[in-house]
Amino acid sequence: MTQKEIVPMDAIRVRFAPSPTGSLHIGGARTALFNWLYARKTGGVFVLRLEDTDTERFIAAAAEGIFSTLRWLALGWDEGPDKGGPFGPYAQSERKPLYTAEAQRLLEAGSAFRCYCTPDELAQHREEVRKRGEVARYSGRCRHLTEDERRAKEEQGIRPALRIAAPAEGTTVVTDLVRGEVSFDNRASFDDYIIMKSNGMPTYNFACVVDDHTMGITDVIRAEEHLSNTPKQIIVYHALGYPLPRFAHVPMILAPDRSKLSKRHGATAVEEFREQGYLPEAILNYLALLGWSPGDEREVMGIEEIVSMFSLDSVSKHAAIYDVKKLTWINAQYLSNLPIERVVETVLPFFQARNLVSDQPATQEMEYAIRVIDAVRSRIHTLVELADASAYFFSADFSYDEKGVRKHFTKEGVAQVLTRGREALARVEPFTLEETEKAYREVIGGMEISGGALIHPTRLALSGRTVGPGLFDIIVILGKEKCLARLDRAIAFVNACKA
RNA sequence: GGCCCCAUGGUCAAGUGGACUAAGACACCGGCCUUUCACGCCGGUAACCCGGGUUCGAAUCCCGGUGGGGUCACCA
Repeated sequence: MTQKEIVPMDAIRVRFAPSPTGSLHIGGARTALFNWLYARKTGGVFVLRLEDTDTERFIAAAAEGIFSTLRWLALGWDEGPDKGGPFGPYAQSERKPLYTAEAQRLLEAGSAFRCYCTPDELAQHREEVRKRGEVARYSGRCRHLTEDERRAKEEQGIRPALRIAAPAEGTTVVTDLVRGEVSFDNRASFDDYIIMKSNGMPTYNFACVVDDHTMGITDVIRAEEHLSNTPKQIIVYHALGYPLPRFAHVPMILAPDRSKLSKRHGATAVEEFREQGYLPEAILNYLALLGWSPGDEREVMGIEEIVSMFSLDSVSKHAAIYDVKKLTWINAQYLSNLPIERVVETVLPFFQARNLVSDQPATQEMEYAIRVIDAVRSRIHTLVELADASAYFFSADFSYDEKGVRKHFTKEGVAQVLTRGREALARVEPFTLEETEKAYREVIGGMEISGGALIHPTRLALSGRTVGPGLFDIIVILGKEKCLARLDRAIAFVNACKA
């Protein structure tokens, strides 16, 4: 390897730039993930920037919500609004002077002009043009205003917006890391669009360019919905004399009905998945597989493994429909294979919300919870299911499954069978898996009944359910005292039914 | 409607001119294991959008349709 080859190229800098108008949805999370993966893979820097130039749609709590969701996903950033960095501030609302100055440069160079049309006028114009079946584009009426005309407008108190003087012919080519070269017909693709609103705030296509350049962003990785914005932005790059970054437009994530993701599609916010008991590891793993593949048969992969395999040129070009079923399967894989401590840690809040475990559990209480979790975790898919399937270990306050009652508590002689089981368990010492099972097998043999004839009613008596971990696991975890009490209760229940 | 992108089973996907009688995963269906449900294991159903080219040969390259998606705001 020559000296030249080992000199690092300029560090990669990527950014995720959410708008604080709502919560982080899975599409945004996937974009953040790809940026993060690319930064980790290349040893680059991951920047978080807040695109909060829309004062109308701004939601005060949204930014903090997005930050905390990203943190929960463990997609940490190197520079951002909360922690600063050498290219701050990282919220667009705090960068107004920059946009104003750059817009001024454009104005002076004749690459931008003031527009005094009101939103109403523009909307009306669009309407008329569309009625005629023509393409609605800005008329250009303010592009060549004389000094006098402009002064007259100013005197009327009209605050102008700023428009870019865009080329009306030729083509603009976007070189994209995932799509190759995409060329746009300038005339048909955009017009003299607004770069500064009359309230002094920049619009997206302007602020984005100024920030990406001034923040030293080398690779703009974003969703495909921005592909058709890119030629417009390139116009600004050229007008301002900025060099172009590399662009990579990753495929969109669509709802199961093939439409763009929105609230009406059920859970789409990462927070909702969190509440439903999905692990961040599983969500990240699933999202990585949406639009990207390691190229072989691997599916369940830790984040480090994903980082090591990740590459933008193995990102697919077509949109992906997200499938909760597969996410759920991956989640189940993590729940049954992750170190038990990790599962315990994540499920604890779900247990506490159901008052299964106290807020400050003592060592003994935790040890019990761990045994329960370990017994249950391989047969559930989410933390919510895990908590539900564990409830009877913590509380005897449950009713019997109806079908189970019909099937196992109505048979002739059940009370007798349960009583014999109870007596056997009462005598077992030590109360271990082997000994309890041995005792039960003896009852089964002695009564000349099938194993199920004792086992099924006992399961129902102890848990209220017909499904769950192995019966003797349940018995041993619960302990002798609780088992006897629950069997007594069940025997009484069966007798009461008969009467 | 203009512009742009995309197109392998229901879904995610491998595939970059011959190894394709098209991998793997989820889901679904069967079987095994088991005291139950899961897990696990074994097996099955199911796809190259259509039409033209190019080529000895096309899922793969080209063109045209069709379909889906995105975008056309003083939203981002």
